[in-house]
Amino acid sequence: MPEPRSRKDAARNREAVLAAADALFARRESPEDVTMAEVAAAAGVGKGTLFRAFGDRAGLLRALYEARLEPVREAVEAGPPPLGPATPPRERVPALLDAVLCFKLDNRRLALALEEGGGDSPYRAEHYERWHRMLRAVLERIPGLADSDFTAHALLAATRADLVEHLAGEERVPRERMRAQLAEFTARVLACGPAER
Amino acid sequence: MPEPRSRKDAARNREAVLAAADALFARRESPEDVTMAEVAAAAGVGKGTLFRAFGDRAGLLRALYEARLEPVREAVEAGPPPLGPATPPRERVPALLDAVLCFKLDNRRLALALEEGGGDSPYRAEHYERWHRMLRAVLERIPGLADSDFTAHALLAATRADLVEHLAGEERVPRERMRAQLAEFTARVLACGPAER
DNA sequence: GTCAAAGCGGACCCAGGGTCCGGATTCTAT
DNA sequence: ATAGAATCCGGACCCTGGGTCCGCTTTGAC
Repeated sequence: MPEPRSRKDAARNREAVLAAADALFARRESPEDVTMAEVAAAAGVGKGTLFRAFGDRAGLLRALYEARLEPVREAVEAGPPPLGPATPPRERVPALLDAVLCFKLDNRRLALALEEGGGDSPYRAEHYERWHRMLRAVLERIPGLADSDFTAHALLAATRADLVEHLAGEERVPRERMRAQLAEFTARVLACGPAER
Repeated sequence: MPEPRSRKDAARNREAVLAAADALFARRESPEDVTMAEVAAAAGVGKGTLFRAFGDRAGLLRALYEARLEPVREAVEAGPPPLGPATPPRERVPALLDAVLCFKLDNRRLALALEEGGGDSPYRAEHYERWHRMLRAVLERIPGLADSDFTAHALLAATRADLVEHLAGEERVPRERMRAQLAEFTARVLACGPAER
């Protein structure tokens, strides 16, 4: 019925572009110097096609990001513990943060490009909002923890793409160590009763 | 003496540029759309002059930032408690973070422009390194606190310019409330003995 | 007063994101 | 099968904005 399926070539080109962009971002040192023209060329496609399919640079990044994020999202929304919804809050919070960290470690360049590339802040991005709402909701169910809204922001800030990139790239912190550090930090934040001032 | 003092007009122009840029960044919604040509025009100066004085856009931002930061830096390095060096660590950490937060609240646009504007990560910036080294050193003197390096990064991440901007601008969180939230969060991180896992 | 060095400023260059339109491709109706 | 309309393709083109250049002016030392 009026399901306007896109044309075969359009779909094929879309995939080609995604693959090419993926490869380019992975290969290049800084996401800054992957140019749109380059992506188009690598995909064997004209710039017009590229921009029609994704709107603008940010759109392309978002599409790539969402595609990569899909499995994680699924695991969080309907998967088994410790990520899934059946997990008790105190275990789920560190699991969520660990998942975010691992995702950013596995997609360093891409996350970097998306988070700091766009002119407007990453905090308006739809995927950030999703993570934040989720984390906030879980934190809320932990008794004696005030300000779950701010706490969620602050915890997520510890997994910012450029921080991860700096630690992994510049300071050569190995993956497992970083995960342990984040886990320890998270544990501290969640520890004991109401913080005394 | 071979002290090559800069020419009178050069110095005057430098000041004019700083003042003009300051005003522009404060007035404009997003730092992105303050153009260098605009700054030059507002200062009544040619682009050539602007670029010779500051090197490039990042240089101008840095100069502005350092100028604004100077008093805070002084207070931290040689001032009275609770910011100065004579303060016991457990009090000084929250004081330092509060100072950073207040600074960013008072210079939202500027901090935003500097932190996310430049192509390279903010973590290479000299001023970030200074804050991090300082915070790290103070944290190290708190017993039972592992990973002061990562902890310093994570705590500073909670004061990132774009997060502050988002909370203050988008979510309309009042200044005092944000300070309280950060203080509470910090207290949690520093609370009680070694975190148990 | 003279002269070299430093400074000035706006015309100019260039990269890169985004647009456009003539021609090719695909889908649908007959 | 085929005509015709809708859609898509792609590279030439535009435009903004950071950064450079060079002939002219100002400064300050002798």
